[in-house]
Amino acid sequence: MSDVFAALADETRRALLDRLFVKNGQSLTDLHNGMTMSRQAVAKHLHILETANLVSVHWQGREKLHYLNPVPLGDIVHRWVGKFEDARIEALNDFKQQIENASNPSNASTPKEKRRA
Amino acid sequence: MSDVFAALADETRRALLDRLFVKNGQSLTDLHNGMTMSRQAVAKHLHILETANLVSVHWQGREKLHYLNPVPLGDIVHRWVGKFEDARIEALNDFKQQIENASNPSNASTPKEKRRA
DNA sequence: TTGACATGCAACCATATAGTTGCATATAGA
DNA sequence: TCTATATGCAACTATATGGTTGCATGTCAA
Repeated sequence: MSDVFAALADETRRALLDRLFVKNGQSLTDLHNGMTMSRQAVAKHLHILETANLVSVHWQGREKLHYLNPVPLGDIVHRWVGKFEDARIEALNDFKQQIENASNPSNASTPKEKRRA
Repeated sequence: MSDVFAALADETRRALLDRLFVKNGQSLTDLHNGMTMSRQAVAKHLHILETANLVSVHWQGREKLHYLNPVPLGDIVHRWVGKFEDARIEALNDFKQQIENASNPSNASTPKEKRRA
């Protein structure tokens, strides 16, 4: 379900989605074209995207065409992020308040040593 | 920048964000409380969330309080996903069309052998 | 000042992940 | 039918990642 985030965590996979965004319905060879890594590596990434339901495939003869699956990208991500999003403005206020409340006597924001990094 | 997705990829980290959503401004000890893993493990996860700018911290004496940082969660994720989102309905139509176009003569959706998995 | 509490740093371990290479299989076309 | 093309499967490797433990440091409160 929510390995959507794991699928999106990789730069190569995001790049693949980008390429499909530009031109939908590409084969593995198409998508591999121009990439530095091996065809197999690309295939693995595509499998991960497929498993995460971000990409749908359709065989056409010996070619496996890849399509952006627009549903889960919006649904899952938005559903999860939206929850936080809802409280966004509110949180911004709370945030400011709490920081200010927390800063009582002296300097409460920087510890003595070692804890600055 | 976009290691936000990597940060969100881990279940434990999403759980930590959930806990901060319920009660903002918790210390490491607070957040570790009830978890099965070690305090250090939790601390590492919090560092990752901090680095990804999903959580802001504020020292108060010997306690390091953690706050949901509402900005990047909305911004980065939405910005990236939104791009695909914009073309969502359109893509749904394209998707259907392309699938149908692709299905020309016989059955173009299932290869002979071995390629079903 | 002294002990308890809250956190950080560092070394270490096991497994997951991203990548490679080699070979097998299926389709298209001459 | 034979060859080139498109993909899949499997074994293997290196590094990233999530987790542990031990110890050091800083702060609070008696």
